[in-house]
Amino acid sequence: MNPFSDYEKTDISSVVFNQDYFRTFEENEDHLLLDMDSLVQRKDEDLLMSRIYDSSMKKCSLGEDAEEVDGTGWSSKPIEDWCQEETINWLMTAASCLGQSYGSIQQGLALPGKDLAALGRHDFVARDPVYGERLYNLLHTQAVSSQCKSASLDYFTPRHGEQSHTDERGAENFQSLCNEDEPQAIGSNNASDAESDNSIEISTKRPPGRPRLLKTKKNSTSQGKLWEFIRDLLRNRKTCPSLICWEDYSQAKFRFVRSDEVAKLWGSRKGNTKMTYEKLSRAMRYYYKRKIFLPVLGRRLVYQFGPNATGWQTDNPNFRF
DNA sequence: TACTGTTTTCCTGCTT
DNA sequence: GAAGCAGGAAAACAGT
Repeated sequence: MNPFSDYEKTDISSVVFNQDYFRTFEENEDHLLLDMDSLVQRKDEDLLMSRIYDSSMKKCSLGEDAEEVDGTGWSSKPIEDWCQEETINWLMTAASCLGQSYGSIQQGLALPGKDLAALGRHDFVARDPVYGERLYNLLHTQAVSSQCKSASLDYFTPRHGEQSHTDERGAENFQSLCNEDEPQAIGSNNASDAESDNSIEISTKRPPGRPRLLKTKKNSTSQGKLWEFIRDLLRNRKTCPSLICWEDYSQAKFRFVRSDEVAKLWGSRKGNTKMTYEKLSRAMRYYYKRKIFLPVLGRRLVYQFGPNATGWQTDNPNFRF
């Protein structure tokens, strides 16, 4: 039964559900990362190059008190001298190099350079079981090979009177760094029992508004809208009813079972590790105006699809059979 | 480049 | 007191 049948007739068969999308979730349930970027077939090498260029050139800042850091500043100094933002810029570049979004990488590696350099291979893997090993290799190979590092940047940074895509060797060097599984040389600083604090603390009050992006620029592929994301969670047995469930399907009401996990999933999809249920719910409330969601008064964590939401219908709510 | 829509972030006040 | 809800304000980002 569609409580909004007066408004619309939705053809369920028209709803395409991407199983690959949720396979990633299944494989990383403890990780809770939905890496959409990894599911997008890269068109060609140029796309990868442009993504690396984007992230390398990007500036970022952490809060109003943080000094704005040049996106390539990390390339001209030893790892130990990197500030946290420069590490983040390096991570963005490394993520692009691995064909991933910055958000796919566990943010426990976003440390000041001296802390990062003190981490051993196992520390990297512990902080990011998925990409830690490769990031470690990439970092330390770069650390001992300034030639490769500069080659990569030379390639992506146009010089005066010169096209950026002229130094093919530089690109090859950088690509080979990205692809290699084993490091050619490892620094001597991998044995560390330093207790590094992997949390990013921003002690000063930030002004309202959205801070500058700390991730690679997204390509043109749409990531989908929040309400569609919620709808798809309800239509997938991997997430419904474990994370989100139908409260009253006949009235299109659903409930967040694990609101924080849903928020993390949404954040992962957007490459935003700081997403919380509070922020997600604010975005949900903005949909009230457009009648995509309707408020359910007196019920916590319960929302209702509105007349302008489409494609949420299912033959098997909560996958009972 | 300007504009618009969609988030994201922060906040205060209220309710459960 | 904690968690969640409601909504204003400001800002970033994406798409047109």
